[in-house]
Amino acid sequence: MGWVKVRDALAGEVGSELTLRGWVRTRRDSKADGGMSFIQLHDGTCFDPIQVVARHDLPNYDEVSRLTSGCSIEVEGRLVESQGKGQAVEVEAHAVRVVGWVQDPDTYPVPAKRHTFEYLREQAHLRVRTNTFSAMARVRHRLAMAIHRFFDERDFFWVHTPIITASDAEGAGQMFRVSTLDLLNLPRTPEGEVDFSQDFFGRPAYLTVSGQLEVETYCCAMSRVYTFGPTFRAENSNTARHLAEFWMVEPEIAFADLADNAQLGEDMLRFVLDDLLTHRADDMAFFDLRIERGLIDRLRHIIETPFRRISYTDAIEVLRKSGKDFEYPVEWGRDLQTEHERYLTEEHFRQPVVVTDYPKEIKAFYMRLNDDGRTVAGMDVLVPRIGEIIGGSQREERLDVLDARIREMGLDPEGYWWYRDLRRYGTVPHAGFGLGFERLLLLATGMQNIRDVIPFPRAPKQCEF
RNA sequence: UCCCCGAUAGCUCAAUGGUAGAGCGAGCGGCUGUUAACCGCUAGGUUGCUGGUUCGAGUCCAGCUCGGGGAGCCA
Repeated sequence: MGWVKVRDALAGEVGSELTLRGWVRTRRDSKADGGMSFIQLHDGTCFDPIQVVARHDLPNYDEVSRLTSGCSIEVEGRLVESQGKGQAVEVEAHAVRVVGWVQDPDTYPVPAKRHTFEYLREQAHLRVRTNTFSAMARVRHRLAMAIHRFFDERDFFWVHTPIITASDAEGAGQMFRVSTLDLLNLPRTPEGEVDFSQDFFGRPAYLTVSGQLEVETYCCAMSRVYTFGPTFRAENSNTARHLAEFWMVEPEIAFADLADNAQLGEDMLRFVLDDLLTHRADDMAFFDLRIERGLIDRLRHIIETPFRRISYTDAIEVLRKSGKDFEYPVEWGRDLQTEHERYLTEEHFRQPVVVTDYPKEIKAFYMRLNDDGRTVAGMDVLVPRIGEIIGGSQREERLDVLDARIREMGLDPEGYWWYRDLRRYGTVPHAGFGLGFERLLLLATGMQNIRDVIPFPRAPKQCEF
């Protein structure tokens, strides 16, 4: 007899014999009919546990009556219509085998009771046994698969860009160093500097902060590509929206401009959120009920309403005319602050907003210079509550303009020789963006802290698991 | 990194500078086709760490560690 998943058992044929394996969520006893226990069993395959009815005449009923939250068991039984309320079907057990006991129920870290997310972060190895985190695991998987499906259906190729990079000036933040040198006995050059020629790669190396530069090379041959992998930032950020290790989705499209790019980002968000609501309705109902009331309606609104497009220059005007007393000044040339983004997307437009064409001084060197000479073809997609969820641009495809921009930023064009080669050999207009996957999960689930949407969060002073 | 708040039972929190408590969870019993069950009983504590003030510190002071909220950096 095969092992049936709880998800399939709940939808199974009444009268069928089956074997279930999983973990006890709760056990309740009744003295009716000589005594019986009701076991809520889950195996992670769906939100709802299945009810197992174990009667007193089971040979090991003394064991069954000692089962506690967290015990692992194997159940053989028959799927029957439930006599009680709360579930359509249940399993009448012929046999219950205890696979693993909980050694000390009194100190089991995640009994079936309310826990704070702060506490569960300290029990990251066990928190996935709770409703919220198992739902999160399924939603995270579904969204990741939806992203792959979205791109696959549109002839994008998934490119595995490197995790380790030697580019130390991608302009996207502080980097983690990768080295095999002995920190207690560093080799030195005659000048007293660290001699990286003796390091593993013969030069300084780091964990990637973005796969963009590498994926552009594939874009300029494969036309439509994307990366989806881990990304690392060594900033000392202590917020509910930042991680030191997070996952980023970075599509790159050839023969495309900023408008194509914005449309791609909008289409992708709409596709994956719709897919999620359709295929993980059970988990999303939970998030809607217990995490953020009205979540599903808000996601539907995002799916059904075209995103607003506004230039940075116009956005500045909106902010100036808002009458709001912002903590940070609103002035053309300054980057939008969190309070500005929130006003635009939560109060003024009340929907996702694509802000485009930023002053060149506040954006990266690779963004395409607009004809006005003072703005670049960059874009940020802002969403309520989260802020920036996507950042992207049309890339500068003109070699002379690119070189000038690199020098303006105080960087050395030689360090980008292979990136510049793309502009020397058959250059094309192209564009792309980066989507913070965990920020998408915040949006999709209503969770407040980004450390609760990734299995094992890495943040300053947080690397226990 | 900056500002604010916090750390007491397995968890969530009380406790005027003077005998450390409750709810939940756990264990035992009662009741019940149970399902946020309900009723009774029981166990459970080096009050984050180090030092200081005091006759006396969970409580006041200083430093440190860790956590939370906000901001910056950024996805």
